[in-house]
This record gives sequence, C-alpha cells and structure tokens, in this order.
Amino acid sequence: MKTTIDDIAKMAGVSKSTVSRALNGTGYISKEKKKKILELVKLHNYVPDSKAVNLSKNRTMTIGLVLPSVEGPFYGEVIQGVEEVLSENRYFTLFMTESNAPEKNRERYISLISSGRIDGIIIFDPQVDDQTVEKVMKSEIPVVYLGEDIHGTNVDTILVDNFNGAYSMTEHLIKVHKHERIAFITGPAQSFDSVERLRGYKYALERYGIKFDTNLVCRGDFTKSGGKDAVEKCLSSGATAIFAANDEMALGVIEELERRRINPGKEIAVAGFDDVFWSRYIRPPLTTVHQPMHSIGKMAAKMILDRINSRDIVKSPMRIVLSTRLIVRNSCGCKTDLTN
Amino acid sequence: MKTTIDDIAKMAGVSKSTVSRALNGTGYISKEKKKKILELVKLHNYVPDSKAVNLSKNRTMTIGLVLPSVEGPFYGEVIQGVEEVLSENRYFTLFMTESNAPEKNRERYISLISSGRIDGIIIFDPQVDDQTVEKVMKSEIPVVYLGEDIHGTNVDTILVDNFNGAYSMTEHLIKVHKHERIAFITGPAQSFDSVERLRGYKYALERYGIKFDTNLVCRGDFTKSGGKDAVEKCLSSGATAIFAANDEMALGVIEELERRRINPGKEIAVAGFDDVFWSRYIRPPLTTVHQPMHSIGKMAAKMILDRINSRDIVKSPMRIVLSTRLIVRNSCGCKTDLTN
DNA sequence: CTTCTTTATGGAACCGATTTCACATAAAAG
DNA sequence: CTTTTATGTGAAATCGGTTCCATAAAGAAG
Repeated sequence: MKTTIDDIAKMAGVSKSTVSRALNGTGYISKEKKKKILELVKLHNYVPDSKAVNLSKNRTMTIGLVLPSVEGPFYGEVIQGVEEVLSENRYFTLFMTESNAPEKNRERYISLISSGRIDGIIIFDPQVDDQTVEKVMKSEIPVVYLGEDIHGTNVDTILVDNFNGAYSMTEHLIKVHKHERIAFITGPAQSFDSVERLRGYKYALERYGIKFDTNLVCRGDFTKSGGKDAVEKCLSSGATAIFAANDEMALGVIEELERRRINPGKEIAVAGFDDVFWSRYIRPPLTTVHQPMHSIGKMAAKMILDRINSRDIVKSPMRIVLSTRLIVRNSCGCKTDLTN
Repeated sequence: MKTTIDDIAKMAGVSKSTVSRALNGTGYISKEKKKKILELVKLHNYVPDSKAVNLSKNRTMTIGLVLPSVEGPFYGEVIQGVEEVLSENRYFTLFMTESNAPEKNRERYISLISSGRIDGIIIFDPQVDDQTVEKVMKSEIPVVYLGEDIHGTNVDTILVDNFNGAYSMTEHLIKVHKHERIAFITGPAQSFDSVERLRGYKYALERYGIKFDTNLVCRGDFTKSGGKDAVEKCLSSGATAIFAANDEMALGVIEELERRRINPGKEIAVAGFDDVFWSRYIRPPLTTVHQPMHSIGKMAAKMILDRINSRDIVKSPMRIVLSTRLIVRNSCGCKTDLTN
C-alpha cells in the first residue's frame, strides 16, 4: 500500500493539516514538528498523490501540446522549446499528435480542453476548420494557436512572417541571380502558410516589375513527391528558378532535376522554406527561409503560463508574428562554403 | 462555473450515482433516465472532470515518456510510435525530455514515477547511472526501459540488436568491399549502444581473420563534430573505411573528408548507424544500419498497457531485442540508384 | 494582571467524481 | 400466492489531498 498523508500524520502524531503545512510551507508550524514530519517523509519516500493534489487545488500543472506530427525535424524543435520553458516552471507537457486521423484527433483535443486534465493548451493544427476553431474559442483554459491566424477571439496566436520570408527569398532570386521566370510550388490550398508565402512571392515580383504569370504557380502538397510532380510543369513554363513553399518539396524538386540530368543550383535555381535540420546537408545545400521553431515553442509556453498566472486580469488576445531569416546556401546558385 | 455531475443530477432529477451510471454504462439504469441524462449532458457540454475521475478510479490514463531529446529525426519516430498505440487505447502521453540538465531531469522522472500522475512509464535514457536504475526498480508502476540492458529487475526492456547490426555492416565492408583496415568511431564510453556496436565490429573482424588494431578505434561522442575530429586519427592509422557508431558522426566524417578533398565513398568508405531521416539525402547517400525506432515506440507502449491490464498476474521481466537492417547506399562504395 | 495579537494545531468541509450498500420495486419461478 | 431473482435508484463512504475555521497557548502591549 502506498503511503498517504494520513499515514505520515499518524506516525508523526499530528493531524494531516499539519503535515500538509509542513510540506507546502503554508501557514504556521513549529520548527520541531516540521523537522520531524520532513524526516518521516524522507524515510518513507512519501510523495503526495498528484491526483489528489490536482483535484483539491483544481489545477494539474500540465499543459497540452498538439502537433500535426513529429516525423521529421521540423516539429521536434517546437516540442523542445515548449518543454524547456514548461519544465523550468514545474509544469508537465501532455503531448498529442494528429498524424493518423486528423478528424478524430481534432475531436480528441477538443474534449481534452474541457476535461480538466490540463491547465492550458498549445495547438499547432495547420489545417484546422472553422467549426473546430469555434469550439476551441469556448475554452475555459488558456489557448495558444500556432501558425493559424485566428482573430476576434480569446485565443492567442503565434505566427511566422511567411509573407516577408517569401518576399526576401523571391527578392534574392531576382536581385542577386537576375531570375525573371521564377516558379512557385504551393502547399495544399487550405494552408494558411502556403497562401501567405505565395503572397510574398507575388509582392516581390510586383515590386521588381516582373509580371505575375499563373503558369508559374504549381500546386503542391508539402510532400517530397508533390515537389517531384510539380517539376514537369515548372520546366514546361520555362522557369529558371523554382521556389518551393517548403523544404520537403524543394528536396523533391532537386531529386527530380537530378533524375532529369539538370543541375540544381547551376542550371536551375532551387529554393525552399523552413530550414529544416537536413536542408544544409543535402546537395546542393538548400537556400531556404529559416523559421524560428524553437522560439515559437518557448514563446507559446511562456504565453500560456503568463495567462495562467494572471487568470483574473483580463487581457485582450495577443497575436505575435515572429520574423524569418533568409538562409543563403548553394541551391540558388550562390557560392558559399559548407560551413553555414 | 463549470458544470459538475451534481448539476446534471439536479437537472435530471436523479442522484449523481445515476448520472455516473448513465455515463459509464455500469450497473442498472432505466432507458428513459439514461436518455434524459445523456441529452442534458450533450446540451450543457458536460465533460466529467478528469482530476476527480482519476482520483476516484485511482488511475490517470496517462503514460510517461522520457526521451533524451527530440532534436533530430531520431526520437521523433519513437514518440510517434508510442502516441499511436496509446491514443488508440485512450491513453495520454506525458512527455519529458532530458536535453538540458540530465541530472536534474533524472530526478524529475524519478519523482514522476511515484507521484501518482502516471500509470506507467517508458524511459529512454542512454546514459543512466546505476543509482537511478536502482530507484526506478522500486517503481510501483510498470516501467519499460529502452536501449539499456537492465537485468534482474521488474522492469521490461527493449533493445536493438546493436551487435548484429554492427557485425553485418563490418561484414559488408569486408566481404563486398574487401576492406581490411576499417576504422571504428565510438560513442561516449558509457554508451551501451556504442559498446555493443564495437563488439559487433570486433567480432566480424575476428570471423574474417582480420587482426584487431586498437589504433583503428577512435573515441567519438555521437556528435557531428566528434566525427569530424576523429577523421585525423583514422587517416593516420591508414584506414580505408570508416565505420561511425552513428549517422551524425558519419556525417561529420563525410564533411571532413570533403574538406580534405578526399572523396567519401570512392577513396574512403564511410558507414553510419541509425538510418536517420536525412541519411539517404546527404551526398553520398549514407550506408547505415536501420533501427526500428517506430516499432520500438509501439512495442514499448504495448508492453506498458499489457502490464497495466494484467496488474495481478505476475510476469517475469521481459527483454526484447529488435533486429536491425543493413541499409546499403553509396557511401560504402556500392552503386545503387537514388531511389532506395 | 487583563487584553490583544501572533503562533500553532486539529477538526471538518471540500474538490468532483466512483462505488458500495441498502432498499424498493418488478418480474420470474415455484 | 408466496418466494426468488433481476432491475433500478439514492444515500453515504471513499479517493488523498488542501484549506477554512475554531480554539488554545504563548507573547506583547497597556
């Protein structure tokens, strides 16, 4: 049988209230009793049952974290960032992934929100539907949405500046490499990220007086094979550069180009978006846009804790946009050494 | 104020016991009352408070998962595997990483074990010390240790067949590529994985009548720069092939060789271990040993659930060894196309 | 030497469910 | 027409803590 607070109380010859006070440092307690209790606690390896503590304090010290997947190096950084901040603050991370059945998992995190099992939740669900958002908005616990622009609600959001990231990349291809026919491979239609990146791309063209050509926009799906498949269309539209809306597709593009004996980086410029772990190790090293995933995780965790710690104070929803960074490697045609 | 079971009971004009029965399908209950209660539940979006359920049922439907890190694609697969099985069984995953301060985090998961917050725990802690293991052995909840060979205890373990993996790789380098001077870069001294891989390497040499030469064994640390640093020693010992105990180091080796204008795969064979996500995308594509990380995760989760569901039945500790698979790409000198 | 604080402690209520037990009623069996 | 047995329900105990409240003793102030 596990040791309970009553056991300790009995052994110390005091009431459970006193044991509780000794353990939590709340209220008055005499030095001797405290000492004795703490000794007994150590002796019997007594650890208060979290289930009971949670119920009586009405909080769980755990934060939910919902991610689309953990395959690939992309989301790992988010988890790491979240965990870092939460564990520092003695919070736990309840992890949930969406990979298999998005619909089902959406239900799952919705019900998690009102289950009382967590004190706050961080959701990264790139293709969330309005109906789900509506339910989430009713949350009694703090919510931070990542990567989706949810407005007019009581949920905080953290976004990446996709627009300017794509703008800088396109600008780079135009200004430095003098490309005028730049193909853009999009993500899935519903993807907010993809849409913003396309906007940035278009805006750069406009700013540099290059006419936007629909034929140069190919629909992709954020997967490697999606990138591969798009190459055909890009080439037939006479593209001299291919800007994929994420690194995975850029990788597909590179592989497909090589299969066709076209030299990526030399004959055709290739660029990606995300700066995942391996993007520097592929050949040619990928020119891409860095997303601060680790910072996103840290910031999300901080925002949640902040909301929890100022439960009473009413704050309007926050919307933070983190800036991206252009990472120039070789796939665009630049010549940098391996070290960056 | 959140709706409680008492609220529902009052509204339905029944006792809370009846509501509980309606919700859980336990015991007898009349059709009409059940229907009415369920309607009210839906209407008010009532979800039972997990904190209370956990306490009264004395279980949390949560399994702890401790990983060294989530950076890189290596552990992501483990999480995915675990999550897959747990979520199917309506369990939650409490995630914990060790990255920053191993010592402190070790304490953290030890205390997590006896906190009553989780029903079981999966621990992947490659450099765990005996003292910690001893504490873990006292656990009241099921424990599965990954990657460490803990014996004579009540914890289950899942291991990867490092020995045979390294053996096959070394054999490949000897039989197919006729190498006789194969350098081996180890991981940190305490790493069980590294030790086993070194054993496999040695055994292969022995089997093929090649004398083992200490000079060909270089101490590494599982990091990329560790791999880089080891190259000097390998070369000066006259190695014609370099077998790194993990992919990260192999990557370091490849980069360092290129820096020295030595062609990896042609002039010197390079091999890794792990088969991480990017190992096929680097140049040359890395010949390595695949570890079934996803299966490990799934199996660990299954073992934990199995223990939980057969609490009463005493089973001796299990020790499962999963086999690895040799992945031949180009860094060893083989010529395969890009598609594998 | 009272009176007012401050300190120390235990008893009991409470958190929100589940579950045991007792009791009542209805249906089945003898 | 009794006696079982099956069905339905509520009161109360329970899970293991925290916290409010009452009370007592000790110390400070007047």
